Amino acid sequence: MTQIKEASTIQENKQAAFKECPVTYVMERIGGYWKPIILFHLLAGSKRYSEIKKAVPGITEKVLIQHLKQLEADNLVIREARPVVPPYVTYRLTVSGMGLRPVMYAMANWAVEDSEANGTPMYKSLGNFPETPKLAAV
Amino acid sequence: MTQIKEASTIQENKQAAFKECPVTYVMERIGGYWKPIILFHLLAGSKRYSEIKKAVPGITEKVLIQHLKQLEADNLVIREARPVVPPYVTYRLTVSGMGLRPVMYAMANWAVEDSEANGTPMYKSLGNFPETPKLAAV
DNA sequence: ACAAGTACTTACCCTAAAGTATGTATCATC
DNA sequence: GATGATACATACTTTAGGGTAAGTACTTGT
Repeated sequence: MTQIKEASTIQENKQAAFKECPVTYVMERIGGYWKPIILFHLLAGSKRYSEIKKAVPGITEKVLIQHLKQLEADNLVIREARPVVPPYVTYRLTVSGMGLRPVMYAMANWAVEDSEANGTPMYKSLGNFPETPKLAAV
Repeated sequence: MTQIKEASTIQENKQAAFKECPVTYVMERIGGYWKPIILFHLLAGSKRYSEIKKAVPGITEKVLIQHLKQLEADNLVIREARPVVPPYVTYRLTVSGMGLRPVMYAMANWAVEDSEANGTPMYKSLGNFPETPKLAAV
């Protein structure tokens, strides 16, 4: 176990929260701005690096690979590289990553409803939502 | 919400993504580490400031009120203050905030399953998942 | 010969977010 | 009259994340 200094009560508390709050668990793995967006675009299936880059406008290459590597290290995506030139690298979700589909779907769903409720509907439907979502009982 | 400079093309792209990707929409409102955790703890119903502070260990007071104010400004929580001494302030979810319940639930669900799949089960069940409080019309 | 495409890498900078610490108003009680 | 509780506020510092720009390796196309 990691040793913790007496003075750092916050880190201790964070540890406790991590063990008790499932949402904290999630945030530790897909927290931040970009990761959910990247994962969302991978729901449709494996994509080349360049495809992801196009699908996620606004992200810089540095930040993109940075997160892709992190997601790979966290066992959420799998990187597959064909030893060809020019490089052909694809990324796809692991089983664990696939498990996030309901999360993404719930998010997308809320975005539609909430933007409508705000009087500024931005997304007509979820017709273009990647593939069949398994609806978990809520 | 956010002010945008002309010259930055990435910001333009971010705008485009905002209009096309529902997950981006969500991230703009509850992105970051703390907000989902705070919202999760408010699912159970209205809580006093001090209660939230206890429920979300690891967060500093500064960051907590900062996010609470932001969430209030984004119409996700409602602040109610009784003019008494000592102060009695409660926070509760708006209808919009309540709409995030499926998102939270999906997250919590994934945390349980994923931690089990990892061989390090951290949360036995979702028995303690915040029940639906009386739905207040807002 | 040289540009173009692919999937990165590296170096440097800058800002926004978060952490630390202390202060404030009001009243109750000890 | 000092202390504690509550719900913040404010100043200051640090850190992590993100942005800009340029480079790399290797081959195909012109």
